[in-house]
Amino acid sequence: MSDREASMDVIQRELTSFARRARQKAAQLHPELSLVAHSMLDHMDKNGSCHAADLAGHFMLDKSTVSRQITMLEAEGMIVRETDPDDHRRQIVKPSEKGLDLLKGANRQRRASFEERFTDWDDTDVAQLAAYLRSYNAADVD
Amino acid sequence: MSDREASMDVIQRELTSFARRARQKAAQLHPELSLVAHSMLDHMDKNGSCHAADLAGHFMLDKSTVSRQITMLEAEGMIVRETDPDDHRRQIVKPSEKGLDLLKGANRQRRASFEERFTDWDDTDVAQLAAYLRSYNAADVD
DNA sequence: TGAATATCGTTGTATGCGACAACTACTAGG
DNA sequence: CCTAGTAGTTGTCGCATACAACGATATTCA
Repeated sequence: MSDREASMDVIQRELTSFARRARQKAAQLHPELSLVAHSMLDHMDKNGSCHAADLAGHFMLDKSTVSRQITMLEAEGMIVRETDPDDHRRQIVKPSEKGLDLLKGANRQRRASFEERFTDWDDTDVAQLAAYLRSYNAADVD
Repeated sequence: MSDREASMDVIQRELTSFARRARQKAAQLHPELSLVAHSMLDHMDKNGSCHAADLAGHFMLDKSTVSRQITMLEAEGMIVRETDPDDHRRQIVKPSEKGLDLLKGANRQRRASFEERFTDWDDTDVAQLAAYLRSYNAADVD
């Protein structure tokens, strides 16, 4: 196996390892906002209001999954839903005040937890890793 | 938010994105060997024979989860289990011939799929990303 | 040595995420 | 209008996981 292949093995293994732990951590960090729910709320926040279909497309999830997630988010008062006046089939979803607050708090905790494991890294390395990951996922055409 | 914080945000988001897709991909790539099962088989292979508790520790999974996973793996003939002669509470698990064959095949496919998304990367970058991830997960003490 | 304690693995039960398919409500194009 | 197509909901299923209770075995120490 070439060095390059060995590196790719490591990447796969380590990414998988992360994947296995991410949900767990999110649950510990902010039990009231699951990893999925958090991602969706985050996306709504970053992209302004959007439709359920947008979320499904962006996260590559079935619309039924998204539907249930946003139903829960709404039940907990994290988001606001309204029918799109331009197309009554669609709805516009966006974070509520409460949702935004929770998101902010969760992001703060998340960042703190990240800060912990990046203490030994200098800014260049952090930026470089971010760039790599972005590039890696961008190649994720499916 | 500082650049460093922004980078950590990206890292979190991209890693999460990877997490969300990994299982799906593994299922597409080799339907007969789920992501979890594959990781476990891989670990057994890389570390020689081991106990269920080792797997639980390494993957940060509950022992019940591991127990069910290896029960399935055994039912499908991928692994062999025997009671540890030194401690009758434990069992020693290791890949069977069939398991090793499947693992090899799965690894080949996996590598091919990886190769695809790393085509534009030079060897240095691949190695650097691998190093970053290893370092990241190593800090993952929990 | 024998009782208390700890460890390894299994099993019962519950939860959460996700998929697929069937359905309703609405829209758009002949 | 009627026929397609699209957005979202709901029913049902499977999988991975956690936690708790348990049986069997090991270990420790009074």
